[in-house]
Amino acid sequence: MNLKQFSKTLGLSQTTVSRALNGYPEVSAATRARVEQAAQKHGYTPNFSARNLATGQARAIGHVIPVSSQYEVVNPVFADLIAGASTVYSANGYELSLSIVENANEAQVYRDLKARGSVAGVIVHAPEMDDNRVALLDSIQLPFAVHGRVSTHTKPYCWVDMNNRTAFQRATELLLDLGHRRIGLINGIETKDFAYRRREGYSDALAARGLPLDPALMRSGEMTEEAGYTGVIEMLAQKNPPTAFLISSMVSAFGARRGIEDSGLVMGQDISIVSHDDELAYLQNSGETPIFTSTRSSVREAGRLLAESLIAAIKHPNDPPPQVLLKADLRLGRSTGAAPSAKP
Amino acid sequence: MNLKQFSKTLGLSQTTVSRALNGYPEVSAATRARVEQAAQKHGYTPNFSARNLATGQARAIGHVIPVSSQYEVVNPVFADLIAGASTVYSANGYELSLSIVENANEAQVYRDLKARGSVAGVIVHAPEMDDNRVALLDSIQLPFAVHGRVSTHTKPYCWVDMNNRTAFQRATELLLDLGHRRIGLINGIETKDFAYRRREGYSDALAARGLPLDPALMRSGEMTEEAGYTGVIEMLAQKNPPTAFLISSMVSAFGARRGIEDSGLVMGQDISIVSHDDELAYLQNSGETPIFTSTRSSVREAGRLLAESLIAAIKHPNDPPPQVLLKADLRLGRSTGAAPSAKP
DNA sequence: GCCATTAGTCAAAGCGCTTTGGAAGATTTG
DNA sequence: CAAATCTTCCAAAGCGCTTTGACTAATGGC
Repeated sequence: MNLKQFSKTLGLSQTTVSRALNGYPEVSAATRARVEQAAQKHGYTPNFSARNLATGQARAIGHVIPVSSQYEVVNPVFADLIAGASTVYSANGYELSLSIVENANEAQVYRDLKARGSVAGVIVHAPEMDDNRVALLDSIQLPFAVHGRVSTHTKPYCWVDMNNRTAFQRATELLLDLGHRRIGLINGIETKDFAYRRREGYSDALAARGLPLDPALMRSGEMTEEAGYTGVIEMLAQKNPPTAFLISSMVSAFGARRGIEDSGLVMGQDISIVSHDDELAYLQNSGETPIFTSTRSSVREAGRLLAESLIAAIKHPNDPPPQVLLKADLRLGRSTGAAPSAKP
Repeated sequence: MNLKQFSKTLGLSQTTVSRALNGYPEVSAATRARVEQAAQKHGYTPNFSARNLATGQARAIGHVIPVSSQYEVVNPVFADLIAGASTVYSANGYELSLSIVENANEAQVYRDLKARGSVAGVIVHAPEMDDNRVALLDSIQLPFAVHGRVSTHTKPYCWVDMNNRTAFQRATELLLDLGHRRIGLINGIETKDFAYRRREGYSDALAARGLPLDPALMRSGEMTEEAGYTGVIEMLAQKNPPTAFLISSMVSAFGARRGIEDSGLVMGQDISIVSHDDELAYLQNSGETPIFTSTRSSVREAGRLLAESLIAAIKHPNDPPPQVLLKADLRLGRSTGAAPSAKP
């Protein structure tokens, strides 16, 4: 069923039907109702390719997910982020086009998306500190929204981020207040902007108390369960081991917990942990008292906001780009306690 | 840059350029090389919407991911599956269109995708035992490939699945051989085909040894970390607790491990665990000796095979539909040992 | 040397939609 | 009551591509 046939059924012209369906004012309320009902009944839906071609703009948003060839890990937060964004897209009649791309080829993918006209805009995932994608997208005039920020980019652009730095600063302060003096950091890949900011928060908090930054207490890498485990095992094996850990992801936090237990220690007693919690649905850190003390910020919510921001930016290209800063909660759980040496 | 301009640059007609780029034989090798080079140089890429409209077929595959409104969990295996499929799509010039949909609306989404012509085919995720989507897709003639099977569907259709039943049967037998007599099953939602089959494998193995099926030892639900934890805690609190668990997902297995430790027991000694392992990149069950004894089957590989199968089915609609059965490995790790009672 | 064949190229139609520029009918206005 | 203004609808152009059918030039067979 195409427009031609469908409008013939109704005894109307294609123009009128198209306008009725797309909410143009030049059509009477009665006609519109009739058209909409008939569309429902006959299951008429405009062909997307034809519409995109005619309007010159695809009703689709691209998510370009980078995968480092080195790690081959698809970060599990993407799934939740996309789930959040997806609800907004379908509410606004957009489709979601996903590309999983090796870091190296990313620039080309953006260019292709633009040239093929298959998306109206893109979400930029996991930006680097000095990400050149933002500049690229600006120059090829493909609307975008960044999940996170790019510290080195000065011109205003659309982003949704959490307060990574402040959240980790507060988390570190909490551990310091509990008497911990040697705090291990198990962080994401620190060329990524979020991880860089988190480390800044951590080191700022230490510096504010006059404590030195010890490279032996800092790990950076893909946030797997294994990374949390080995990070803990290795640091605890040092001569002057940490009494607490700050961890960038719940997945790794579960690994850290395993490491602590394998070391014959008790979490929240011998060793404290504060983790960041993206509120992934299958890795809930809940219960009356959560397992982990955590900085909390829903990545699904971030997805929703990103989608809304990008759609707004597409609709109103001349408005200043939307920017949203989410504030992570610091929630106490069972994984933190006074430092052993500070106890009576 | 569109085809008209581009072909003018070359002094050729649109026809010839189009044919050169799409590998038609009616064009000389010299001309083809010249066209391809120029396309590269000028960054010409055909507009997807126009191409799709002209061919009447979108170069895109739809992934429709169901989210139960009850649980709101996006299963983390989707991310890895899609990562696998994605490589095949880009190699074949397909885009990937993702829809996350509440179970209830799924049928409508398929109809819409067909009507809008925005995909050439779809991947069906997480099929139910008596899934009616397969029949629907057959009837609206939208090519598809199912990740898993639909036990109640008799006509041949395209699928990629692992041997859920046999794998879980073997896993149960292993535990039985180790002397375990009471084995808890922490399974996915058992209206889903994969979970149903796994339970069949479990109960078959018990029945073969003349052991009864105890409903008190069986849990079914979304495979979260929490589900593994509570499953273990609750079952261990029973008067006649199990000495081993069979678990449908690594995520839950990590939760189960936490439950065992919180109960003051030692995994692999007091309590054995066999888990299914989808080989998710961030939840590696590796090391010289893996943490968990597991049935192993890469979901990323399944994604690759699904994509290939679907593309084949689209290209050759009259061939018998591809069907692939993956055999899960049974890998010994540190989580299994002889049943306590069986020890000297 | 002439006709049949093949290789290489082209002009134009058509995919299904949106949108421009009018036109016809209904309504108001002076 | 004719002119002006809405309101409501329409015919046709155009979006950028693929593909059909035709045409020209080169090749081969006799």
